[in-house]
Amino acid sequence: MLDEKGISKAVIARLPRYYRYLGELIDNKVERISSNELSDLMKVTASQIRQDLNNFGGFGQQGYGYNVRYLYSEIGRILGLDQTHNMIIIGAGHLGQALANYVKFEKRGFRIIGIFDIDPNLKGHTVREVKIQMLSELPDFLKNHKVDMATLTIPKNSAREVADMLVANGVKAIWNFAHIDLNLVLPKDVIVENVHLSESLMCLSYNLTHARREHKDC
Amino acid sequence: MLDEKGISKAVIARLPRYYRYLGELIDNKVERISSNELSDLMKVTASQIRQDLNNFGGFGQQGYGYNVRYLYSEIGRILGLDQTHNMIIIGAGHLGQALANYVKFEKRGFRIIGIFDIDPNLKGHTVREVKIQMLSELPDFLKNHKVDMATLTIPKNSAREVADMLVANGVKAIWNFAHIDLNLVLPKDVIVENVHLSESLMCLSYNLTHARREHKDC
DNA sequence: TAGATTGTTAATCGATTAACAATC
DNA sequence: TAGATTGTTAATCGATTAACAATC
Repeated sequence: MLDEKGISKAVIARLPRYYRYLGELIDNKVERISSNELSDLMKVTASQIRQDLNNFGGFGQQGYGYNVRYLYSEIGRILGLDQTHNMIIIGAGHLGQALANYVKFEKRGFRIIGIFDIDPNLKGHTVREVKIQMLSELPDFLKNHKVDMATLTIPKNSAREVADMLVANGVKAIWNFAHIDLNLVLPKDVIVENVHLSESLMCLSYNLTHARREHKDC
Repeated sequence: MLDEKGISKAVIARLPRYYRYLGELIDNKVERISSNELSDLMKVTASQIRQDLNNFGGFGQQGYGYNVRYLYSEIGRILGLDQTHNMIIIGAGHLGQALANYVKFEKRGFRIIGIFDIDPNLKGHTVREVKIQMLSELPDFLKNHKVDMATLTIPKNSAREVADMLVANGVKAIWNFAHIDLNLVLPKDVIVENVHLSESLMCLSYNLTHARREHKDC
């Protein structure tokens, strides 16, 4: 097993897509696939597939291709999906509840162990058997539970303060839906994945406004 | 005004972020800014900022920098935010409602004119003054309204069928939250922006699992 | 005018694609 | 063994950064 360092983020960003297609191939009872066949399916070059995978070691076999189940599980392992991640959600609005209700996360090892909000009206309500707690209870909660990642579905203006508090209490990974680049304001060793939905919508708007012959997504 | 063709998607993807920072500068009453100051703020090189902007023409002035309000409005125009886009949402679950409730979209010209679902229990319910309609009413609706974009917050297995129906009725842009690459199955002239939240979460998981000295987001 | 900063060209860097020897 | 297909090196392409002349 190679040491997986210095791998470009472009490669990492493609792994989940490989993983998804391989999962579908398993559902379709496909046992093996060549880089060329996968290339046809996913509309990327076979060269890129082989290069990407070889960043992590040789998962294929000359003359045969790749065993679908094996490659699927290896990519899952690389992505850390073989481990259980305890997750909390801060912000129990529609977006927070949408994420909490997404059954598949649980299957991938993302276990929601707490949901927090500031709205007293939500107190005691339950989302997928997890009770909504008040944000004020969060510091205590963090001291008594192992929390691997926190999802922030709260407004921009409170995001930084909450993030600082999370970090002060040892949280090392944040899935951030607030419109602020938390990675720029938090310590470097805290991992931040920003999801800026409005920026995605603006890309769509750009492409619609400048509609060309052949459209490339952005 | 230059013709805005052949601009790389990397550049386009950065525009919304410039737009966001410029909006904050306006809020902070900043009137002008140099590429160097903006570079400090956003943690990108000044060179990249100038290169990016010059794809669309010269918005700055030598010896002065950029006028914040002017640059903001120009980027807004480039992104198509000066126009009103009529949007419908298919899927009135938590995610659909989260998007429908996001006030800022309205401010940016994205007007939600319809919300659709298959769940009869939701019939007649209202989200931000828009009545939830049954999916079966959608074809008629499309014939009678100008719909610029459709947001798909429905499960993967029905996404393709619904997308085909939308396209058959003239919809040219889809904001897709279902776990399927609709761009690969729809006609090339239909613009698709895929948002795959689970893939974003997997990137976070990867970075957490392989936490290194200095983390680059993916 | 002098100083500042853009617009733009040139240099560098990194990512993608092509090619093919290795090997199952 | 022969055919197929990977793993990997080399070539190409595109994106980022550096440099500086133009100019406000």
